[in-house]
Amino acid sequence: MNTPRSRGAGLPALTRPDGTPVRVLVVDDDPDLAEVLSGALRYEGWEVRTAGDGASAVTEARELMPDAVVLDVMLPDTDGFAVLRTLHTVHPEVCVLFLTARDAVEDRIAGITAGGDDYVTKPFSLEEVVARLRGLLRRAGMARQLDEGPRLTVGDLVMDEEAREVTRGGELVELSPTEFELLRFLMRNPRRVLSKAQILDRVWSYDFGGQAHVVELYISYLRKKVDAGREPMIHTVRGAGYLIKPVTGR
Amino acid sequence: MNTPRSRGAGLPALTRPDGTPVRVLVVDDDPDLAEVLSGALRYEGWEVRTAGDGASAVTEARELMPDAVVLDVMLPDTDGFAVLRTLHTVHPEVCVLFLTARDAVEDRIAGITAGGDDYVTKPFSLEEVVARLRGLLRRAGMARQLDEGPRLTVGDLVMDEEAREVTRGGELVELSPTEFELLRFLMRNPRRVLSKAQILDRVWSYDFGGQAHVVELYISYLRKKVDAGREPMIHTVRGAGYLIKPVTGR
DNA sequence: GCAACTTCTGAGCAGCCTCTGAATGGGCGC
DNA sequence: GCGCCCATTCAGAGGCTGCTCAGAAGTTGC
Repeated sequence: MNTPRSRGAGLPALTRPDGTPVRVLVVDDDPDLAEVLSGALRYEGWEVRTAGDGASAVTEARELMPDAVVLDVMLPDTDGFAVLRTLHTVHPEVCVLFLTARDAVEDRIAGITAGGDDYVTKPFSLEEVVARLRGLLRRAGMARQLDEGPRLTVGDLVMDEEAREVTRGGELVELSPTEFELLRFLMRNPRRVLSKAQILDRVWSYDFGGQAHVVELYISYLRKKVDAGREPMIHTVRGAGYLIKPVTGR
Repeated sequence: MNTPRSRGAGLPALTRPDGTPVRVLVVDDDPDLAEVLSGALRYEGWEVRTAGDGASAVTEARELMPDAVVLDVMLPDTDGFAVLRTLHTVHPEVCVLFLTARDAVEDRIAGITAGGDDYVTKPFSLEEVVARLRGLLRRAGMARQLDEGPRLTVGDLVMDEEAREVTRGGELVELSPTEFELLRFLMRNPRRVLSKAQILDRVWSYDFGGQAHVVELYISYLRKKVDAGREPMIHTVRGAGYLIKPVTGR
């Protein structure tokens, strides 16, 4: 057991082809945000370092040789695109996930992402960042995970993350974006109670100021679509949270 | 027998990978609370130090290199989040359990717990703090305990802490939150008499002003659900307290 | 610029959980 | 065997949690 930190979630960790943990560099000038992000990525079992500006990002990248970089477009010294160019000359294999404000230059981003990279607009949810990063790494051939791929299965409930498609017992279940992310989080942690606070932290954007009440509401939406008329898979644990498990499961 | 203090509980201690005791730093400006907490953690067989403010917390952490930190969000000099960031830069592997007032939760805790970290709202029970801390350490790869994981077993009674599920002889036993915590405390100390005062101190919140009578009441609830119609596992020791043991036991 | 959808707030309701008080039962010392 | 005290159980009040509905505001796509 030489992994620095075993994975919290139920699924096996996504690791590099040689079995060592995925290495990620987080570049953002907001230390709080960088902290939260690196926490979430470490929780995935990945090795994480952070940088607060473009210059130290390049330095760190040279040393760490990361598999992926989470890169804020707006940096105090340069912009993310310049950093990207430098990174690619140093280490052409690296994947990049851009963080950008919603109304920022979408077209330039679009041009960049043609090369296999991806982006997420602020404010984002951690679930989204992690999922995108997993997608990038998987596509980059980093898919030495023990589970079979971009498909999540709990009982007869199946989620295809890439196609954003969910079926239960073969029947298509149509979900809104938030419903989808909530279900993904539940399905990535089957048979484990998740508190409303945990769900809120993970599925809702980090700047969401609302109450845990929304979680109850969305659980109720999910139940109507996922459990509708069937044996329920989503269970309430009073005073603790929610969990999902296969119907046959015990 | 070179452990600094022999363990109170019946289970083998959760130790570090090299066999030395887990090291925990407790940071709270209320000395009484810090004392109670560190007592409970020492009872687990862990090495504990305390700090009363952010500055000394950082100093202590540098010296002790703790595996986990129990950290009050409200500190006299800074808030816990600033301390967290400093801690993580000094010692990225450290787990943090936040202590926070109930109504302060929503605003700023959000996001922080996204990683491996967790929090507990005041007023809490010691059993809850210890359980959360054990969960954190286990997930952080500190799981060099002799028992197999997040499953507690006494005879045919099995408790899955992650799923918050209890079965007896394979049959599901549904418990309320307090019942669950009481049973967990009993099961973590099998074949050992626990006094009502001990139980009260451990399972109920530290600000509970009520009488020991509630313990009797909840034992009676538990018996109805756990022992119902079966050979009893929960026993009364008149004048001393209660204990749980396997039916075949002895 | 309109329509459909999505997200979130607030309020009401139902059921559960917790604790108090009191009555009953049972063990142990004397 | 008697009485006392400890333990058990019942019944019920009150508070709290979680679920649902309805509607407002914002967003997206056409």
